[in-house]
Amino acid sequence: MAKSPPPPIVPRRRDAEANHAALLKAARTLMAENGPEAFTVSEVAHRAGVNRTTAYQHFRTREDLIGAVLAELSNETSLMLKAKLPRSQLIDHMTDYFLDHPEIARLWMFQMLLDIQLPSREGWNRYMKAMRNMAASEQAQAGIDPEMLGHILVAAILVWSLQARNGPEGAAGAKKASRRFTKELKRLLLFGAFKPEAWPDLYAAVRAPNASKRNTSKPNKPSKMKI
Amino acid sequence: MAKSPPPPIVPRRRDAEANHAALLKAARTLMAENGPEAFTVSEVAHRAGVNRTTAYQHFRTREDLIGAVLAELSNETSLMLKAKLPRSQLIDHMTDYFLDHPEIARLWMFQMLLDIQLPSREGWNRYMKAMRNMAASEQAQAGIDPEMLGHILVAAILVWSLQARNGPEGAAGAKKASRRFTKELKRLLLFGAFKPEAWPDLYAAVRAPNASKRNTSKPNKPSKMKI
DNA sequence: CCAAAAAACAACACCGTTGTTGATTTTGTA
DNA sequence: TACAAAATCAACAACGGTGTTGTTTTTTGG
Repeated sequence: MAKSPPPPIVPRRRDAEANHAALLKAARTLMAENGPEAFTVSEVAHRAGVNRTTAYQHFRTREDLIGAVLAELSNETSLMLKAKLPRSQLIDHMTDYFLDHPEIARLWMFQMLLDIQLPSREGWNRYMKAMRNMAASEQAQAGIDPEMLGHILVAAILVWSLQARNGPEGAAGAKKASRRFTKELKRLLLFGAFKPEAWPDLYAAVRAPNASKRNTSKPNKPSKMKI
Repeated sequence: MAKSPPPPIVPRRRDAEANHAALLKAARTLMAENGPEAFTVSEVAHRAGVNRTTAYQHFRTREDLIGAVLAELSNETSLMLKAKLPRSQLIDHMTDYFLDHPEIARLWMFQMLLDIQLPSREGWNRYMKAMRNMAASEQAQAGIDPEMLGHILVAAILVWSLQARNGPEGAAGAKKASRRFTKELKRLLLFGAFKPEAWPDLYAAVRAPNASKRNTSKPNKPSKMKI
C-alpha cells in the first residue's frame, strides 16, 4: 500500500518478444508462400526456431496467429500509402515497395482473391481519394474515370511485382526489368498507346459513351486524321 | 474369328461420363474458390452429387483430379486466346470472358501467385507476339514497350474481373461497372491520363530514358497540347 | 431375364494436425 | 543463491483427411 511507484520494469527473462516476432515473421512468410491458410503451426514454429508448444503460448490458436499477421500487414501497408513523396516518384516508389516486400504483395493478392476483402479499406479509400483529386486537377486530362484508372494502376503494379522475378534473369534482373515496366507505365499515362485516328471505333466508344452525349471536346477530331 | 466388325459400341450403363464431368466441374469451382489446393475429395464428391468412393473410381488420387482440372483449364484459355475478333472488341471481349468465367480468372490468378507458372505458356507467347505486332504497326504510337504494355493490360483486366463483383451493386452491377472499366482502359490507351506539359519529370524519364538518347519523335510535342 | 458396368455403402488403416496438460529445464534478475 | 518467467518436452485425445477393400445395389444392353 505504501509503494507509490509500481515498478514498470517488465521482467523479460528469456526473450519472449523476439520469439513472438520470429513467429509472426515465419507465419507471414509461409502465408505469403502458399496462401494465408496453407500452413501448419509446426511449420511456423520450426521456421521460427521455436518449439511448437511455445507457439501456442504466444497465440492461443492458429486463427489468432493468422489474425495477428493480417493486422500487422494492414498497418504496414497503411503506413506505405501514407508516405508523402514527390508525385513523379509515386509509380517507382510503389513498384519498388512491392518488389522489395514480395510477401506483402503476395498476401495482398491472396486477400484480394479470397476476398476476405482488401486489407485496410482506409488505405484503399485514401488511394482512391488521391486518384479523384489528381483527375480533377489541372495536371490531368479531361474525362478521366478516377476509380477505374485507380483499379488499372494498382492491378498493374501489384501483378507486375509478382511477375518481375520470373524473368530470364530471375530476381537479379527484377530491378532492371522493373525500370522498364515503370517507364512504360509512365509513357502510357502520358501519351497512351494507340494513335486515335487509327482506332475510330475505340475513339467513338470513349468520346460518345452511351447515348450520344453532348458534343464536348470536338467530335470531329478523328475524322481528319489519317492512320 | 468370324466376326469382322468388333462392335465399337462402348457399354455405358450408368452415366459414367456425366459423373466424370460433374466431378471436374465441382473440383474446378472449389479450387477457384479457395485456391487449387484447398479442397477435399469429400467436398468435391458432395457438390457433384456423387459418393466419395465414386470419385476415387474416376481419379486415382486427389492430385490426379487437380491435374485434370488444370489441364482442362489450360485448353480453354488457349481456345479463348485463339479467337479472332475485330481488334476494337478485344478489350471488351477479354473483360467479358473473365467476367463470365470467374473460376477461370481466379484459377489463373492463383496459378500466377503460387507460380507453378502461367498456365499455357503457348497462349502467353501468342499474346505477347500480338502485342509486339501491334506495337510495330502503324496504328500504335512510337516507343512502346510491348511486353510491358502486355503485362499492364492483362494484369488490369484479370484483377478487374475479380473485383468487379465487389462493387456496391454486387454481381448485378458487374456488367455495367465493367463497361465503365473498359471505357477508361480504352481512353487510357488512346490518350493517356496526364498532361505531359504538367509532368516534365515524367516526360523526361520517358523520353530520355537512361543516357540522353537521340531526340527522335519530336521532343516538343507535349508543349503545344492543351486538353 | 441375365450379365456386367457403374455407383453406393460401410468399414478400415494410416497419417498429420490441432489444442491441451503436466512435468522439466533454462536463464535472467533480485 | 533463490525465484519466477519463459521455453522445452513428451504424451495424449479428438478430429478429419486420404486411399483401400469388399460387399451390395442399381441400371441397362443383349
